[in-house]
Amino acid sequence: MASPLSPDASRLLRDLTHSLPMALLRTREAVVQRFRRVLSRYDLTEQQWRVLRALDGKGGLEISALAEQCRILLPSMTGILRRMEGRGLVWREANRADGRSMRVALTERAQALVEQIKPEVVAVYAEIERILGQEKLELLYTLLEELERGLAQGEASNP
Amino acid sequence: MASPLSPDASRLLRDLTHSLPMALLRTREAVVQRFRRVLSRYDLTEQQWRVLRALDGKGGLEISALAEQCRILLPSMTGILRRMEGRGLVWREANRADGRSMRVALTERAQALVEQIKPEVVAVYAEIERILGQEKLELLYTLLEELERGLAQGEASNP
DNA sequence: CGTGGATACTTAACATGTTAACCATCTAAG
DNA sequence: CTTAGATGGTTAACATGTTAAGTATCCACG
Repeated sequence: MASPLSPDASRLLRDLTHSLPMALLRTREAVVQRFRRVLSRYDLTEQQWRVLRALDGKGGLEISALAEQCRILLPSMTGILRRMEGRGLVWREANRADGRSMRVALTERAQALVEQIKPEVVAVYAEIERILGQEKLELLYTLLEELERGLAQGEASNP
Repeated sequence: MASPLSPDASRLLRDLTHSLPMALLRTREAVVQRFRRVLSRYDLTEQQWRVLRALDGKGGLEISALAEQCRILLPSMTGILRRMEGRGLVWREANRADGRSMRVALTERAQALVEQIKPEVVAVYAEIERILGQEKLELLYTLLEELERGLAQGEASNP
């Protein structure tokens, strides 16, 4: 029945616990949990913080651009912005030049909130750097981005 | 108003696009998308595939153990197993020794399905290894696991 | 000027993530 | 024995992820 995989295939198909998607998930989970500890005290989700960070310092962004930077799909972004607007964290205005698009920007209250939270987030980053060391951390960033670019590359050929 | 961050803090607080959670998310997104292409043809989500992989080759697992290995929280696992049971992929039996716990196992149909899908998944892993190279890939695994362990470590002190 | 195809969202429907509360055991301590 | 707390799962409520469909513009071309 189950024809066994070749030795090479067995090597590639790691134990679930050590598969690449799982490794990325587990590490991200561990990292994000540290940030969540901070953000939950401000009733913010990780995604809402991404939106705050992306808009911080900018006059405003089109929703598509914001969604792309935050890596949040547009349908999710619709709900996130609706809730954040309800809390007075963002506001939007129609783009006069293009009736389809919207610009979103932080309210003053949100800007103040970002400034308040930033130092706590920085502290988390400092802890992470302390754990892994600056050099290894940079290496990790490099590998992650190289793999991401490589995968995006082969994207065009297998649509 | 916004007191500027120290130079060190500015270094730690990277541009959102290059922050660690984002880098992990983006890379994982790119990786998982490749697997999803395969799995969607079998009407499987990434999480359902994790359950299949975790149960594959084992006689059965308690739901808690399964959830931990898959890194899926118990409330999510409840729904996932309900749907998979409805499709005849898993079955469960009460644990005679402990009336609280349940054991889940793959049906024969699910085992056959796993064997059918494995080669396609292996092909994705091969592509990933081709992109990054075996050496860098191993290095990436090492760094991810080291960071995860380091973060789990400091967990006990900051509960 | 009109029309077909792109573009920027939004809605809808379903699956999962996240937290808190709940329920039925089980376990240990009195 | 029994009762308080721990454990294994589920339910509930809400936020987000994922895919497909819908809506209102915009744009290029005839």
